[in-house]
Amino acid sequence: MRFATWNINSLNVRQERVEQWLADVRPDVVCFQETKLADDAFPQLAFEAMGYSAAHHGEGRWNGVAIAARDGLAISDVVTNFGDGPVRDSGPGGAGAEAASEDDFDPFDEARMVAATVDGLRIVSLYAPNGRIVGSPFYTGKLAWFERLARWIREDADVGAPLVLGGDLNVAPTDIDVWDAAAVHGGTHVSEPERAAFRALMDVGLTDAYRSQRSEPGRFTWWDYRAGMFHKNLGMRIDHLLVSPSVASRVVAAEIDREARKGPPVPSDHAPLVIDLDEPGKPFDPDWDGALARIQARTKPKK
DNA sequence: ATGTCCCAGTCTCTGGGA
Repeated sequence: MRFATWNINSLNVRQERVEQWLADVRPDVVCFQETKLADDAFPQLAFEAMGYSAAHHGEGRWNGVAIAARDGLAISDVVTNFGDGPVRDSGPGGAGAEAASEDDFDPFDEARMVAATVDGLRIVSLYAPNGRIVGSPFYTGKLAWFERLARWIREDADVGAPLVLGGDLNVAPTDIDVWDAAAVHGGTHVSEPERAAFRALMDVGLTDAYRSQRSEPGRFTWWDYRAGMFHKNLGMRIDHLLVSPSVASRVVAAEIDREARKGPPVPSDHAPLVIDLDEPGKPFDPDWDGALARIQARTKPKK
């Protein structure tokens, strides 16, 4: 079984690219972030045409998360925003457009979390707040969002059952997950409180699936659009697939599809992260396995 | 290191966010 997470930085702009990638890699379940769509604008029909159903949670201009599952894998029990109620609409007439001011920033008024059960597995798609500047209200809100996530896992999820969290967590867990620890020192994504918030997710029983398979430094999921950062492989590993023990023991491969960060056409600033689970007793599927081989062939380490 | 990209509104440019 194949899982992926991908911050696509606008589904409107990236639709064709997402379709091509899904056709090539054929993940069973994908978590998307930054769809930047309202729910009624989500292209359900386009996903159906690709052989996927989807649960989307969006507010309009910003954020937006989704879970897509291959046909045959039923999606049920959808929960949004940690079950704490609706978020504000950032579209015309919505209040979310003003949420950028420091005074009323509230990460729980934004579409950053959707969970669903897919074929007996609990899946969560997450888009953590950026934080902007260490010590700012946006940073404080980011830490509060992580506390809410950890509490939701403890109280409302079952770590004793199959559970997969995929998302842009906007945290690089250790110094080997950034291109230059000195260059990013003092910024968000690498501060000790943010890293402690990430480790707290390990403390509630989750495993960083990529790191469990791959130990090398310098493998990133995000590179700034500016200044040729991607070309120079100056990035961070901030997108993650976190899994409960019964899933962790079945992970057999993990890869970042760096090729998907290349243009043209204009790519997202994030690359997809993919993991494969062993499935005892299931017939070997050469096409499916070939897709992983293609990802690995085109994902040469750079630096 | 702030060089790009995306979105909505003020709408062929601007400002905010990442």
